[in-house]
Amino acid sequence: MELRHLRYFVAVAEELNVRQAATRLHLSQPPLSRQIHDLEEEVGTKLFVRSQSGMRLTEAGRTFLKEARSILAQSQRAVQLAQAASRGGSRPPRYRLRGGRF
Amino acid sequence: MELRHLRYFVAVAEELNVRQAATRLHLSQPPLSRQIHDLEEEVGTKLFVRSQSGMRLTEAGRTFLKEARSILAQSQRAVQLAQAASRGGSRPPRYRLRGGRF
DNA sequence: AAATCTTACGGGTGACGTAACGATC
DNA sequence: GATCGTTACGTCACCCGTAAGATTT
Repeated sequence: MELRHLRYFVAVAEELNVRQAATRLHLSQPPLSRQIHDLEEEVGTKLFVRSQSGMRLTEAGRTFLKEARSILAQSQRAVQLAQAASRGGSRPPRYRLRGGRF
Repeated sequence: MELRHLRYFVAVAEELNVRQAATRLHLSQPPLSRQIHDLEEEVGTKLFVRSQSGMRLTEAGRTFLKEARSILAQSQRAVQLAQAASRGGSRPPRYRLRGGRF
């Protein structure tokens, strides 16, 4: 499982329509459909109920959606925090160092 | 950025030695070294200080390590929760439905 | 037939392994 | 020279796009 699977999954879960999700991801339907299928295999359960006029989330899908969003958000945060750490020197900013010259 | 990068990064951060990390990941050194480099590019900062006798984490690296571990743990949890949701029917277990026949 | 998701099939990017290199002790 | 990490280069997997299929309204 890779973050790509989570990004794709969230898009489909939000659109409830593979074609629209694919468009939003600048992707074509078949690869997206495939990746969702692969994800379901790896997770070990169906995340969607396929039906005409789109897809519906299963209970497992709803649970997984919350987690996936959280993971993606944390991934972005991880990058930002690392950048901040590299710039700010370190640790949550303290407004002035005791005895600091500036 | 993909989970692969985080898995690789955590391994190197724990071993502080690319060769050992590569062995642990059943991988050879060069691709691992490359992926770490790619990750640093994507994050936008050096995560390690290269030196003889291994590598040392930068401040950004230490920050990123915490996040990476958390993300990987949450990924595993996401799968487990989805599986549980699919088995358990749904939702945090309620011991009996009010008025339910069972 | 129009819309949906899926399966089939080829092509290209990129992750990997082997080999060669550079640097430090 | 032994042991690090890195660069170079060829191979193979796999992700993607196009085309064709199955199903439902």
